[in-house]
Amino acid sequence: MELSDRKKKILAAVVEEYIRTAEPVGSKAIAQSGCLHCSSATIRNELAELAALGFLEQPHTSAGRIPTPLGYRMYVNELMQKQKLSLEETEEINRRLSQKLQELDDTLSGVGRLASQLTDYPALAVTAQSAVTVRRFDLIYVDANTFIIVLTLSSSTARSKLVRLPVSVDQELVQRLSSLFNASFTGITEEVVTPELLHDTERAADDRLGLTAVISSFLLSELREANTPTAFITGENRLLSQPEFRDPDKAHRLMSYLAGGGHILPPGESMGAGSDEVRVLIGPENVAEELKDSSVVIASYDAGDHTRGLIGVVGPTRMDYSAVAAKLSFLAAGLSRRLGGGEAPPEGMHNKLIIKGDNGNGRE
Amino acid sequence: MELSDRKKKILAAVVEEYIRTAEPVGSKAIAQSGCLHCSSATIRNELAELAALGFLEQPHTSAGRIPTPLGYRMYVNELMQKQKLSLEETEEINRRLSQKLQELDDTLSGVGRLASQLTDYPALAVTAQSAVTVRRFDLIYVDANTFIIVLTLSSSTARSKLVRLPVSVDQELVQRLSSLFNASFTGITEEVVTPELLHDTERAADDRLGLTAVISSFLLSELREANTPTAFITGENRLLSQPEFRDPDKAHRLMSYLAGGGHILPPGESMGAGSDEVRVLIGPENVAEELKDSSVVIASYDAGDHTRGLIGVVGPTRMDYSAVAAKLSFLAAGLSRRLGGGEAPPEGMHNKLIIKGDNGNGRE
DNA sequence: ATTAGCACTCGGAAGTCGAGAGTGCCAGCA
DNA sequence: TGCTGGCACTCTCGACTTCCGAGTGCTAAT
Repeated sequence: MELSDRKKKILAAVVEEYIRTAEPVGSKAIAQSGCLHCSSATIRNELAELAALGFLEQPHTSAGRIPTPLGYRMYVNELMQKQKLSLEETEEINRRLSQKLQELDDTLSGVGRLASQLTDYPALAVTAQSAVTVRRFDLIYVDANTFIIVLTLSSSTARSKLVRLPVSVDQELVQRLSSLFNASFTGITEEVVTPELLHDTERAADDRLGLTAVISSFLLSELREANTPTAFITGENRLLSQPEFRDPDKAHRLMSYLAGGGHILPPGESMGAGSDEVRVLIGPENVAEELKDSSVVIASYDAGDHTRGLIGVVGPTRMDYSAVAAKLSFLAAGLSRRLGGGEAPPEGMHNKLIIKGDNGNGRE
Repeated sequence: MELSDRKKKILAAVVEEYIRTAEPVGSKAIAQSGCLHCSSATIRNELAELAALGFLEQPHTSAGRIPTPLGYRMYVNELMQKQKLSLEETEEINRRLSQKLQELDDTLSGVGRLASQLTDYPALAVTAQSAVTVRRFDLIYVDANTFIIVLTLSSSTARSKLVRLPVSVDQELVQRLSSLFNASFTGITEEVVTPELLHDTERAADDRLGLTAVISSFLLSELREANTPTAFITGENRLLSQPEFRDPDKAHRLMSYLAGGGHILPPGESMGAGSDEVRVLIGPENVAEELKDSSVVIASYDAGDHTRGLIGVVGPTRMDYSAVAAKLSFLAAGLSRRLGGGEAPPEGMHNKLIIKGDNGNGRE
């Protein structure tokens, strides 16, 4: 079923006006807005039909119309004109992206924060890695009581930990453990690390100090962490400036859900390859009960080494889809460019190339 | 000026009742609560006097009394009986603390999250490190295009980064750079790293690939990060369940302030040595305008190597000071025990001893 | 010094009312 | 046939009023 041209225009007008004002939109307002050349009565008839078709609804008789989720969907799919970011905006984003990646190096949470600032909605950032393995294993001997574990993961991330011991070790032991772990634990996924393997290693190391336990516990936890999709939420407070969340209970419910690491993505969906595609989930399209009257916009980016990351924002269904989609898409593209693959550096700067796991502290 | 014994009891009763119910407390309620053996009229007289002394106030004539900040202060200083945590509670905290430190190893944000969960208030965690220097510098050659930088900081933290290059390097160059940086950059604070020093190093390295720039930029940013007090806020959403933040604007103001990295501590105060002392800042005692009608409870802990960390919660002035103080104090003590100094392991487990900088991702 | 009693105050809930925005529908017009 | 102006109707929202009750302050009695 295809809508008439005028209906489309009217629907778009309603959606945009409602996004702007958060108030039900009346026929008169549309008529006056000018782009349509007909009277309010005509608009009223059209509105009634659009309502009958399920694109609009009235909070009560004799109030203006507001879009239904279906209406938003139609808007997002067909009516919305892709917003182009202004030159200043793109430059601003690029600048801050470079800064974020360069200075703090906390990709995940930092980028989430950036997305939240740009869109003025709460943002979430997720890594969706899988089957990360240890690629390389190093122990650095510091002094008799101290050594450093350096783990190089297949996701091109280095993780390190300084270990201080209550007992003395000699350089030779550290060396031996290092090659032992390199031999046994590289290239295998988390599931393969069985207690038996650990036990064997411990015996092979002839380790009377319990060092293997320390090392393998670090190894395991890092492996587990790298394989677990972790999500950051930032800018929850921005929810409160949305009129639909003036009800503290409602806001609280959603924020708690988000803070609890709510699962956003539809199950099974893992954001296929479609590089910088932006997905929009409107109201009831969300799986989580808590999100049924909110919307989520998600973009995916190439984090390098066959890993894709997710970045998105959460807001009321009355969301500025056009602007948000544009910004997220640009952000994701920028991230892909900076993180993705081992290709040529984007701007000739070496340190733009650096790939590293995040350590998400710091503030904005 | 000393209050009569009965006044103290009445004041304590008002504070505790108000903390419990968030409603103004009337004379009758106190009389009925039993512990005092006198009539409501007597209580009324006493209440009037307490109000005259500035410990209580009435929202309006003919409503019950609520404590003023001064009243809370009196309660915290003299009346509040130090709450002992139950055995279950201490065990619960210990268990989760171990788990946090062991598995995720994200001390800062993880502990903040724990504090927030325990107290049901938003929590903040701050490191207040100073004059961190690089203690040791390692480069690990991985392959022709890849090497790892490992920085050992004086705060007994190892930081690492995997660098991938668009050009080839040989093992010898990496080796040379490593010893060069070890010679020039260890033991010095951030301020001493001048552009000249960097330039000299670059020249000395005979580096035509720009590697020194990559390395020194990482070095600088890590040094800067380690020396900058960073704060995490977690559990902001819990603010919304407090009746005093039912007004979304008020909640929004405070949450934005917190999210913006609001400075909590009174200026000049850097939490002296007093190990596990808990500080309470009530309403107007806070320096920040945004906190003037909220309260903050902070505990400090020994993070090892002459570094102290801070952990605290934020809430309405009507805060359960007793419980919060007890929990934070216990938490701080536990942290000190686990992180502090290089002393004997708390429970004979090696991996409890491990000291490492946080990488604050993960969820609860 | 404490208590019982009483008049008084004031905020908040519930109820009332009018204004205004917006609709649906009808009749006239191109 | 489709558009438009007009008109009666509906329903929400804010302002205003009323009323109830909790809690006080004061006074007189114990």
